[in-house]
Amino acid sequence: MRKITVICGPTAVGKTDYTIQIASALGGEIVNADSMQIYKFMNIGSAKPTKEEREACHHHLVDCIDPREPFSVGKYQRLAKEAIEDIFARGMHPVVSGGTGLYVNSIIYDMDFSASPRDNDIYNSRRKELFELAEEKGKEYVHSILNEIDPEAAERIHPNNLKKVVRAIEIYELTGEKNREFSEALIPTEDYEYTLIGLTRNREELYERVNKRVDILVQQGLFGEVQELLDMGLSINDIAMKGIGYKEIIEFFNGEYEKDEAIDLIKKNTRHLAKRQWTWFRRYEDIKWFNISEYAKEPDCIGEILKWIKRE
RNA sequence: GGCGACAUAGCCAAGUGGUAAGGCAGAGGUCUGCAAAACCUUUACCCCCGGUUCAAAUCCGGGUGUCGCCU
Repeated sequence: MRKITVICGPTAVGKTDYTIQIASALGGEIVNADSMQIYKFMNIGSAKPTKEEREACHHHLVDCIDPREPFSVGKYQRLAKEAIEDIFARGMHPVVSGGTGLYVNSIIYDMDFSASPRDNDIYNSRRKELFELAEEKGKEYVHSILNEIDPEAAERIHPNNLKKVVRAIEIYELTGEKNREFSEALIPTEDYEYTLIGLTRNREELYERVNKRVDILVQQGLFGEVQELLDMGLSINDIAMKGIGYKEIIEFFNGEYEKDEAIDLIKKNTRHLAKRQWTWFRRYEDIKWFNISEYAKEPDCIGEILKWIKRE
């Protein structure tokens, strides 16, 4: 049976380091499941693995998408599955690692994005129209449109969640299908078997690590990196630039607040992110958690994780 | 020492007689084509004591504390 290992956990928990050690011990290669590290040029802010780290163990899907190009979960899923097949083909063990829950879902569950509308002109203009409509007549109004065509989806999606409301309308208008409730039908993929590992730490400790890491990113030149990205023509409107550490600095450049305030905001937003990631990963019933804070030494924890992966 | 102002949640803060807005932080949650996104839920013996009143965070007196000014 083909097996993969999936390692997830909140930001700054130490995934990069642990994953490399685990993958190395298993004769594995790493497939990234982090929505920001996948982009090119965003090296500091996304806390990408260093060159040395990437040499220590082969990483797939890191530093490979131009942030100026549109990207999506659908594309991610295709690329990740290709990478996993490629690793299997060479007789290695795929180790998926990252903090983006939706991306992890796309790997472990049988999620089909192919039926969804693709980017095209009609689609984009309709989307723009719906957002403008919300601007003029309010979010409630757009929600009422959804309520006409797909009452079930309307009931499930909060009117303030414009992005989701628009998406549901699009799906109906372009495919004639209703927006299904997917969460009730998350079926594990049959492409391979997976072992789900959750890495965590005590909350206080994680928050300290977050704060410390943000200071380090700033020292490494995060502000300069953001400036370079802006010089490349990226703006706050690009999704990649809405990443934590990027949007706050852009706002600082725009004079919205002081440098220290921007840094504190980055810390705060990163803590919020970690919290949301916990919430997401806690839902996995088949996840095996390892609390790094409970181990005296790193090798102890890694030993336990390897024992678990190899259990039979 | 005297005079004055203020005292509401972890923080900021509205409320000046009818049973405590809001924001931030914190906590919990949602999630199928932008996900580091987008969104939802939730948190109060109103500094203390006494008084007036059917009713007080709101009015009165006294305490305590903070700040400002004066000597």
